[in-house]
Amino acid sequence: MTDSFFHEGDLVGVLTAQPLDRLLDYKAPEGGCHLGAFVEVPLGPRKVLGVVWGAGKGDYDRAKIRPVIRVLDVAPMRDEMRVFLTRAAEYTLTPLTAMLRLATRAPGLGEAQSMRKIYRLGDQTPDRMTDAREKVLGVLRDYGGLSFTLSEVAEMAGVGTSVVKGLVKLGAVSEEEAPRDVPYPQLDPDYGGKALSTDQAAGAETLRAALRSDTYGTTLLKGVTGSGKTEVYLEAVAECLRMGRQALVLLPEIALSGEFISRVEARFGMKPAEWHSGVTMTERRRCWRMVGQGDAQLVVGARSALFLPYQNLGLIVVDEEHDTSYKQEDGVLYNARDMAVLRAAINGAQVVLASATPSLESWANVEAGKYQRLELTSRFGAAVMPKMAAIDMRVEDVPGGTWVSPTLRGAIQKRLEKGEQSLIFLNRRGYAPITLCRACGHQIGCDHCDARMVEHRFLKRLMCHQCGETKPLPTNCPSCDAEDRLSAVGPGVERMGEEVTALFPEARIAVLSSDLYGSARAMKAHIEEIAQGGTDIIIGTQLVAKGHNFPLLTLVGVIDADLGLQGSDLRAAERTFQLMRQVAGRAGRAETPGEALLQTYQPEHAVIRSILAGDEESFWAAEASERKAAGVPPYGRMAGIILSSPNVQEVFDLGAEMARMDGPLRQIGAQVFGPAPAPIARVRGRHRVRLLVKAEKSAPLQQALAKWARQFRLPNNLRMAIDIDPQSFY
DNA sequence: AGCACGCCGACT
DNA sequence: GTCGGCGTGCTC
Repeated sequence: MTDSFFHEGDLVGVLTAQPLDRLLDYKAPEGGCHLGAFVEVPLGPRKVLGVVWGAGKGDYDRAKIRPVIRVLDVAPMRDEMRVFLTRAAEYTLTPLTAMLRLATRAPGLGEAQSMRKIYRLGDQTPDRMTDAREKVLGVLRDYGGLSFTLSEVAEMAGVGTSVVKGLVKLGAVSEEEAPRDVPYPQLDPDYGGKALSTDQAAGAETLRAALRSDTYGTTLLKGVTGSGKTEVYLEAVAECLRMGRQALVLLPEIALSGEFISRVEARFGMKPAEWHSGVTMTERRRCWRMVGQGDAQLVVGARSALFLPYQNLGLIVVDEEHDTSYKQEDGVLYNARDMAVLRAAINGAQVVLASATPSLESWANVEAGKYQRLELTSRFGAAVMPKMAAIDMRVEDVPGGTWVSPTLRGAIQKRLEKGEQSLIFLNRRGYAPITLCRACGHQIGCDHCDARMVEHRFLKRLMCHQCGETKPLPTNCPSCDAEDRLSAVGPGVERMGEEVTALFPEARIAVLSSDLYGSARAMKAHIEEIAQGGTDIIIGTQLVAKGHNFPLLTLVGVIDADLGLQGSDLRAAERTFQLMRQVAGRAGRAETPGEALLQTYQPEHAVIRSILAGDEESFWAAEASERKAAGVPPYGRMAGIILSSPNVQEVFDLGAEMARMDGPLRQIGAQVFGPAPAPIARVRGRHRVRLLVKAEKSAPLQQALAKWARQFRLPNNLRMAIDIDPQSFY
């Protein structure tokens, strides 16, 4: 109950963001405090942030209990948020304190609100009027409701700041102190609504109706690239705004946020609040505070935006819901898509999961009747899905050290002649994945990880894609010291650039890879230029598959369609299917029909065949029945346990002990596999061992895992991470 | 997480 | 003899 109040001196239980996984008792401060209040408390010699989580337990030495220092000047945490953090902590087996840390990731929460001076129209009229003064007063009259800083007023009036100051002295302009963090401008749900296709209009109405129900519900919004999903879910956002509730749109990639914010501005007249790692500290603080006091109606952000203190959250949109970057892979291991559903269920809010290629999890939830399904079938305008075909590399004549087949080469040539764009897709950054010594066979690896160093010719260095470490390319083999015998083996996008330049010396060619740009801004500008037609042939990594528009593109050539199918990862098929469909969807967005060609050594592979057939339903159905038979997600539950330590012996010893003492898991019918070296057995000098736990869908997996893990004492320096619903497991 | 306490090696 | 390495333990 939000109205519960603690009087001065009452014992309160405070949750801090410190890694002490329990509540600490304090005495309520002078003036008392409410449940949920953000407070500053003494902890040892320090002062830390905390939240009043309930009454104190009173099981701690009374004499040692200290009082809360003060209640912070921010909106108290709502009941729903406490429930959300608690449930999320239970689900992910994360300490509650770590969840609170996610929810308080804003700078300067503890500080008093920083103030600034603002200027409004005063009540006096100056005795002597001048042109400059008239301009200032005119500006203030025109924007009566708003407040501006000194420099803003001066700039808008086109005068110096001294004029404004003079008017303040005369009382014609008033000067006030106001908090620096100001509300976000009102969004107008009826500002820029576009004409929707019949399909879109029907979809929008379904979502609006769901919003109006004022209850929890999840809708899978499926539509091929170019079908206008964004317009449809923006109508749901509009309805949410009309109802006076807050909305959140999650994007998988910050690089997409700029384009999206422009669309929001076009639709609602103003920019929304933005929350992701690229946002400045001051803006983050403002966002956190304004969301908390209901003065931000729409937040566009990365997964961590789920942990903002919404006052009245009515809608969460998860765009590109299948995207693997929604799964946090370091720190707290959570899947933002699942947490969005949890948060919405607690808040009585709606969720829209948007994707052209939904995850099997969401597909299964639709089948099970848990989610509603909404499908946009037609691509907007005249465009249709591209024609897809395989290029059988077993019969193509491809010289060693090159990767473009004659067939693909011919297709590109045709586009060049017609003045159309081609995209060559290879999901491999750098120049070459392997640097091999021709004298002794040594492959250059990372010193801190069990991974090969990838040559990046653009950077003139070798790079480890695990830890990011780079080193210069040596001239002599580090193993046998042979001189000039090192050679690049295998293709990366940079090397494709070389090959394509040799094949088509006249063409304008651009290589798109995240590491070729100093900043996200520079990359965005370049992508924009390319989309306008500044390039004939684009060579890119999966970066190009994610939502960028290339209207002039009519051909997509996939260099190695088999790449994602290697390894025994459970989701390999699903990922390859999604990636290939997404990449193919880049072609033929405008009026010209597109073509997608997949170079493959196994054209008869079931996944390749279903990609070509474009028969998603049968692909999903086949994939589902295979997973059902194997009892794996989404039809069974899994957890991954990663043990890591600089000491190899210790991780293997503990891993073996854990596998042996599996009583608590056997009690719920779960099985343990492993220990085995993790996919990358050593990262940043830490050895990693992995165990996998598999259980029935209905088994109480978390409780069993917690009980199991409690049995073991971790040696110093050994870390255990439990990953519920891991994305990848070998 | 920080920070203090404390028990062993190499220096003025 | 002390300075300081980081293992261990505590914080309401």
